[in-house]
Amino acid sequence: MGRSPCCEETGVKKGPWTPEEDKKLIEYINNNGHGSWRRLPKLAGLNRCGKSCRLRWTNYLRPDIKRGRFDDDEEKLIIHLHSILGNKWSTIAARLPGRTDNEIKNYWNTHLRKKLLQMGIDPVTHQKRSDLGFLAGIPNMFAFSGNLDMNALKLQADAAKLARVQLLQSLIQLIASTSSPSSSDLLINHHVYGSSSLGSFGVSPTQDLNLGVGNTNNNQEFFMESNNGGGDNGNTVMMINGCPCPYNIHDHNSQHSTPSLVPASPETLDNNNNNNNNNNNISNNISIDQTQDQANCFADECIDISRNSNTSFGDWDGLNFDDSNTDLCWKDILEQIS
DNA sequence: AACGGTACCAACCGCAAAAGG
DNA sequence: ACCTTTTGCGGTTGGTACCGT
Repeated sequence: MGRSPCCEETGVKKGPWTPEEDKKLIEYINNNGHGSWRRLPKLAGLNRCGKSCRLRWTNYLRPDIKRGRFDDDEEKLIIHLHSILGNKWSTIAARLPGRTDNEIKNYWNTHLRKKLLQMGIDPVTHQKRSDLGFLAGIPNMFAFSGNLDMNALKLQADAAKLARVQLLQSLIQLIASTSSPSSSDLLINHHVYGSSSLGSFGVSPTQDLNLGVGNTNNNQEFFMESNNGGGDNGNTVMMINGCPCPYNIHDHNSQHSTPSLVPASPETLDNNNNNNNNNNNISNNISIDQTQDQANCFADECIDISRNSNTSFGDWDGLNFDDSNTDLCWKDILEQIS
C-alpha cells in the first residue's frame, strides 16, 4: 500500500518530453516491452522516473492511440457513459478505442461539461438543473452554434432544442410560482401525440425522461406526465411538483385557436389543493395576467408542436425564438421575469 | 505591437488498489 | 497476515496558443 518512491527521486527530468526522449522510449518498448516501469528509465537511457515514462507511453506514444477531435458519436458515448459511471475515466476510455482516460477527462472538463451547463444540465448528476439560473446563459446558449465544426453541429442543434424545451418548462414553472390565488385556478389540459425524448442526444434513458415528455419521477419540479401506454394514446397533463399544473393554457381537444384562460371548476381546484398545497404558496412579483396571456401564446405553439412531433425534437424547430414579429412574445416573458 | 484573459491539454501529484515477497 | 513495491486512477497544475482589445 505504500506510495511509489520513484517520483521522489532527485535529479530526474520533469516537464515536456523531447522528440529524442520519445524516440528512446518507443524504441525500448518496441524491442523489450515496458516490463517494470521503475527499471525502464535506466534501461532505456532516460533521465525520467518510471511513472513519467508510463504516462508518456500510455497517454501519448502508444501506437493504437487515436489522435484528433472527438466525433459526434464519441461525444454522445462519453456523455452517456459519464451519466452512468461518473468520473470513471479509465472505464469510459475502455469503451472508446484509441482514446485515453486522460484525453477523455480533458475533453470532458474543457468541452462537454460546459456544453451541459449551457444546456441547463448538471454535469455531475446529468439532471436538469432545478434552479432557473441557467436562463442567464440563454444568450450564450443560442450564440453557441456560431463557432462549430461540422461534427458538432448536430449535437449542438440538439442542445439548442433541449434548451428550448427547458426554457418552456421553466417559463411555465415560473408562471405557476408567481400567480396569485385569484388567477391560479386554471388547469392545463392538452394532448401530446408521440413522444419527446432525448435519445438521439445520447443521454441515458433515465435522463431522457427527466428532460422531456413522459417522466413519472415525482422528484421533478416540473415535467410532462404522459400516458402513452394506455388507450388514451398520449394524453398528457403538465405537472408541477407532482400535481397537475393549475393553469389552462389551452384545450387542444378543440381546434387550434386563440387560447383563453378558463377557470377550473371548484372540484378541480379542490383536487389540486389536496394534491399539493405548495402550488398556492406563492409570491406575486410580476404582472401575472399580462404574462399569462403571453405564456398562453407561447405554450399554445409548443403544445401544437408537441402534438405533431413523433421523434426526438422534431418540430420543436418550429418554435420561433427570434422573430420579433411573432405573437409568441417570449422575449417579453423573459424580460418580465428577469 | 503589446497586453490581458481564456482555452486547451500534456504532464504532474498523491492516493489507493493490486501484486509480490 | 503483513509489509513493500508496482501500477492505475482521478484531480490538478502550468505552459502555451489563441483571441479580443
